[in-house]
Amino acid sequence: MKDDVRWKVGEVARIARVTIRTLHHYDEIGLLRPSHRAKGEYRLYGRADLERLQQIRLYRDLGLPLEEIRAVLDDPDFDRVDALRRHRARLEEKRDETDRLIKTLDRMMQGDETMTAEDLFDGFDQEAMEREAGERWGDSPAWKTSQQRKQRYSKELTGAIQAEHEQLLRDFADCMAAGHGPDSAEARALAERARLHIDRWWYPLSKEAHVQLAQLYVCDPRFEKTYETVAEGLARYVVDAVTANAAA
Amino acid sequence: MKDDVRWKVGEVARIARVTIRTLHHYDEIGLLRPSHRAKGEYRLYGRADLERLQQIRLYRDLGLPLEEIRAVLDDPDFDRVDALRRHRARLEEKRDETDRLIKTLDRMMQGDETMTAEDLFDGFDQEAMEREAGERWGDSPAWKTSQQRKQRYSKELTGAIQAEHEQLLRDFADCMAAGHGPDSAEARALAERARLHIDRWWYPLSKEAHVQLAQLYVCDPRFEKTYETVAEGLARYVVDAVTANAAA
DNA sequence: CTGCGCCCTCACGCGACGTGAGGGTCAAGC
DNA sequence: GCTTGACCCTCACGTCGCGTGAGGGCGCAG
Repeated sequence: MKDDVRWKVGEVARIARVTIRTLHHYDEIGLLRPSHRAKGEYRLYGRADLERLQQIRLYRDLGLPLEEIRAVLDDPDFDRVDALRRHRARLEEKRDETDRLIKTLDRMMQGDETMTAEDLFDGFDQEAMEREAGERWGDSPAWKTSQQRKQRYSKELTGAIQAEHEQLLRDFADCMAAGHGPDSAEARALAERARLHIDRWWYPLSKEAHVQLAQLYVCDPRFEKTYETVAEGLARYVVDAVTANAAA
Repeated sequence: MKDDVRWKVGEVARIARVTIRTLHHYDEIGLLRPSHRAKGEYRLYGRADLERLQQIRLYRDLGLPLEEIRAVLDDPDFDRVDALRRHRARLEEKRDETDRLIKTLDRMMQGDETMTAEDLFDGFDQEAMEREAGERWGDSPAWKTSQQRKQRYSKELTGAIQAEHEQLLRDFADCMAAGHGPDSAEARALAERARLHIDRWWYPLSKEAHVQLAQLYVCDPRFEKTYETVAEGLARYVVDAVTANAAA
């Protein structure tokens, strides 16, 4: 396909299964600017525009706000192939969640009386993607607890807690580098250490909640960046270890 | 589990993975009213409330607006098991879509240069669920065309078109009752007849667009009702026939 | 009684578009 | 050139579904 093919807004809307208004909006906010304009100010999109739109849709489907999507895509460090790889991983998780949800519905249809309240919602994901633990959980008991505890800690203790957390990350990286799988006893022990760390210093954290928290690491690219700076693939590794620990 | 267990709003939020604010909102709009109130006006939810919330989440995840969800759930004809069955079918479709999207990403990551613009978005679903063909497509060329054509038809002709459409539905039902699978030549021929019917009398309709239109039948319970009135399972059957026809 | 976790109502505000008004552009046909 | 139909533009009000914070009450343990 030739690189100089251009599509008008209606064609793009149809191809990408979005509305024309959406494309107008994305242009307005600078998220997706058409690379060309025809006479009469018609928007004309090129191949690269479509590929950017694909990335936008992927992130948006994950629940990221548009402004954040823009920040991510405009980041000089943005690696398109890496992003696709991470999206792929997340899609596989969503597929697994769908499987679980199907099983939940099957049990409902069979009139399974043993289902607990939690069973009713097995397979449903957390409502909106948690963007920043602090920012997003601002009104949650967990955050309030952690803030209140934090206020009681001296600077020295806070520093020690931070150091302990960083040590945990390095231990995870070492464990990964040593070739232990995320579901190995070693990795799971580290995941449990991580959970207890949070539980002790910040707020009560069940294994289940730990899984949900850990999933931040692959949902929000900037959040994940913290982990990937320590070691490549660490975020994914930690999530898997935490998940394995919760399943044990 | 005992039927008299009650949950406070925070517990429900955690179990169902929604926010407390969401539950407040649903109470306000009459979508999900807690069955009890404690002293101090604390909301207390029972088991039936949780099951209704499950249904709400299922429909909401499909993209139905809340007001419509309420209309559906409050409909005297609402059949919970039937709804679960339809949800299950839709979830399987979503899983298949996810598979296709994963394949799309795989091709991207391999640097497949033969991908067309349409290939880039294979597996992405239509943005928002089409609610009513007329209502939802109000600003689309297809609807405008159909409205303009309609204005040119006499009452008699409109009646004849309507009769032709109803005959089509009956033919579909007969075909299904005769045991022909939705991908049989018979069913596919009917799907093509349906497409041409719309194409001739209302607006141009490609096979692909026909698939998307047909998916309305399983997404919107009230829309689907029209088909199910003719024969049980007809909506699903027609969607499958249309899909098979488009794939041929 | 105090402190902490959780709950209430009230209400402003936001993100992501939906919708319609009013008008222009493009291409085919007469 | 004119007409028609499909498609495009900008502008802007409005909607939906909550997010967020203010200000205050409730339940329980110490």
